[in-house]
Amino acid sequence: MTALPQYRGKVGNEMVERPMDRLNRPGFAAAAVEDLLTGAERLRQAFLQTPVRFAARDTALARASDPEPAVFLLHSGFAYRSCAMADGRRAILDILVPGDFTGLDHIVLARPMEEITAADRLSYHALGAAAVRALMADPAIALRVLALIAEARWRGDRLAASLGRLDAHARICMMLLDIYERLRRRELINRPSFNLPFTQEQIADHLGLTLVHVNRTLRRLREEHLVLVDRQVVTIRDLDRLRDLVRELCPSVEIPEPTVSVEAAVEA
Amino acid sequence: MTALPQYRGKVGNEMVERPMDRLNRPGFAAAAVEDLLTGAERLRQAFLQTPVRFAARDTALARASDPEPAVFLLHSGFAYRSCAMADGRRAILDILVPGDFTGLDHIVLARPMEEITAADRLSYHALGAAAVRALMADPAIALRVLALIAEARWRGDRLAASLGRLDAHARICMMLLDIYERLRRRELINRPSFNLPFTQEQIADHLGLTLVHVNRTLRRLREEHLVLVDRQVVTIRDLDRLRDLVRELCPSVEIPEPTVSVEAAVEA
DNA sequence: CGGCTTTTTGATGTCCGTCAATCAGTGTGG
DNA sequence: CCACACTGATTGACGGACATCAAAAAGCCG
Repeated sequence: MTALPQYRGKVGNEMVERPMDRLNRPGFAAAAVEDLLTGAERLRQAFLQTPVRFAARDTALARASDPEPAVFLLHSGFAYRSCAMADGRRAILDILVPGDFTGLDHIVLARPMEEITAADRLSYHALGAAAVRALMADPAIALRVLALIAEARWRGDRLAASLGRLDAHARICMMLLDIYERLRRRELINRPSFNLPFTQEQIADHLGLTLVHVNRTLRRLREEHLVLVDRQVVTIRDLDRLRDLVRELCPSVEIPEPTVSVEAAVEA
Repeated sequence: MTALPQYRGKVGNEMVERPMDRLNRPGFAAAAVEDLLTGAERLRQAFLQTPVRFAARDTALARASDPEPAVFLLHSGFAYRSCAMADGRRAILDILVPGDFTGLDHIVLARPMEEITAADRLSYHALGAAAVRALMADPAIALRVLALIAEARWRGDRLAASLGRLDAHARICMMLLDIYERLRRRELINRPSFNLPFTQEQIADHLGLTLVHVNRTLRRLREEHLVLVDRQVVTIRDLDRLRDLVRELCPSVEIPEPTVSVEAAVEA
């Protein structure tokens, strides 16, 4: 019964300084960073002013048929974005952790093709697509929204590359390390162990495998003393080796998504 | 020697009216549509004022190491977005056709992980990320940029679902129909045949297969009288059957991306 | 305890990758 | 004009990673 990680957006103002050096990369204008930070804060505030909503496990926040979809900010619990294939199979396109925004596409795309579902008991904030669109009149917020979507897209690209070019072992390693890093960056965990409220079938749907093969691969990871996945608790046994292994696969891991610095600054 | 499809952005103003009814879906405010349309036009104009650039086959428009990346609007020819895996393998994440914008992530993400490469002789417009960021001060343009990224992400999601849950035959069908529909919507072709300047190895890298298996599957498609891919010319023999086949796989095909209406209006 | 979901493990098959060779098209230079 | 090299397409033989089918075990909950 590990407590669910809960997200608390701390509103510091030291955040304006710190990321500057970290984001001091060629081609990234200081003005843009400042905009991103103020935009992040304003967007967050807008969501925090909405009432907290709750969803039980396996209930949908947004359906493919929803007339007026919303944008969500997860507060606690995990969710996932999925789309159903015609033959009843399912593809889980994105895993969402506390602190994530999702549904931003709805600002411009009507009738999303995907569903957003709670993986366990979830608390979140919701704001209608129209409201967020109105907020975007603020250029800082517009830039922040753009950064959030771009980051989500970056994750999607990584997933596609992973599905296309890696085997089951590598895919699972990437996924687990990825989630670990995201939780850690948001300071939702500080040990290499966390609760992952997904069944092996859901993991399979995410990684393009079958639950049987996921199970076998998890056993192998356990035998290698790399990662232990028991029930829905993930324990990374050898973080360094896991990092090396994943780094060898996808070069992009060495370069974390740039907006992360903003994330960390705003959320830490 | 099929002539390369060339993209001519016609600048009509009848476009403000027509899509309104088409986009008259629940939850899509008329104001947003109007913004999207004016934003689309302004963004296009900004790019059209830059000189046309050219790139030879297999040259990179943007590299993963680029200090100040740019945003591109393709004018003629195909390109692709790819990322290299550590073992030398490659994943082609997106196929770009004339009229596509790409590199919009660079507005907020420094150091993209991906490369953009010309698949054949290419002509295009380029605008620095900072310049586009400045353009985004215009809310209409900001909304349009958001729509473009959201659409690209939608394509990425489809690819991921396809890689994870479909076999080689289905993946190739989806890809070919997809490209066909995109070219047709932009009125770059009017017959079910087009030039596709990709080697079978590149197709394999896009669909997570090997060139050998792509070859075999293409032969099967030919034998089924579904699609004929000879050299780099694609000829769809039975469009209806192909559509049915793809529709059976991914339900989202029935709902084309909403911004397409805007595309069609602006570009047709 | 009985019904449920989830995990685990075995046996068997298949889609697809790997290795390898041939063939066709294209360009290059002697 | 014809070797020659080179890239891309094609095909066969073989093996492996993963799917499918099936069943049992283990948690979980009323």
